[in-house]
Amino acid sequence: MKKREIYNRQTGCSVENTVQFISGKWKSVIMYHLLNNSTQRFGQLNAKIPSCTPRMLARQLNELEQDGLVEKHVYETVPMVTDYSATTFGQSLVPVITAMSEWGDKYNALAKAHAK
Amino acid sequence: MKKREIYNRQTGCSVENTVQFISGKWKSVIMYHLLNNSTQRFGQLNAKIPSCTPRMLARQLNELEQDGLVEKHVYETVPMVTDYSATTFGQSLVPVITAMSEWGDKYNALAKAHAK
DNA sequence: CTGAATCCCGAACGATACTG
DNA sequence: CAGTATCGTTCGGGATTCAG
Repeated sequence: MKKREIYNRQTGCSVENTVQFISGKWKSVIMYHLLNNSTQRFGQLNAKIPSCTPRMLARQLNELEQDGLVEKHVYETVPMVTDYSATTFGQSLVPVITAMSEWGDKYNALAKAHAK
Repeated sequence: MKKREIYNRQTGCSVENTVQFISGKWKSVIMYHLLNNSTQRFGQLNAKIPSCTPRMLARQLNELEQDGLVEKHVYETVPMVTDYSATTFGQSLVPVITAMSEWGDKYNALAKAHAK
């Protein structure tokens, strides 16, 4: 998988830089699961993100890999096994993903309280 | 501006919940500027996000308002003046936006170091 | 099991021009 | 100043099928 050049994407806005790497409907969710579980197989990720189709999972994983956030290890066994894990660069996103997760939790609590 | 129902969007995934609110190419950037400068006029925001067209800025602001993250105050003077500010709900995003901003800063430093 | 290939659609985005 | 109207384009994402 050819890597994208990731060092020429400054936008002059720090937030906008970050958006470029984690935009996409599933990227931050994928990173969340990878950062919380070290190594994950394709099927494991798929099971944890059921509303993401295998096609989309593969595509977003490819982009994350091209951006240097994720590493892929293929074992040419039968049946094939593939491991995904966050790179060091990817792990630097921990504060971002954590903040997003915590906000989503608070939102859940809010919504629940509002429902009853 | 009619509000969207924001309390029925739980997805079972905390990160995914958050993504729903700040997805969109400019929303997190807009929130960044609103959270750092309290009240901002349309033109001020536009000046700070030059690569966002007025049309897109208006649309994303509308969505943020419908989602309860942003408040809009219109002064029917001539010429017209409009103030935007983050609601309390919107301010709860501070940790998320801050984390994104800090990551973007680090990325900038990395990219700069890589360039030379 | 993993994930590429093809096809398709709607949403998101952008440029330009225009208005109260 | 603060947007809207219109139009066109691009891109993300889904369904299905197929392959190593």
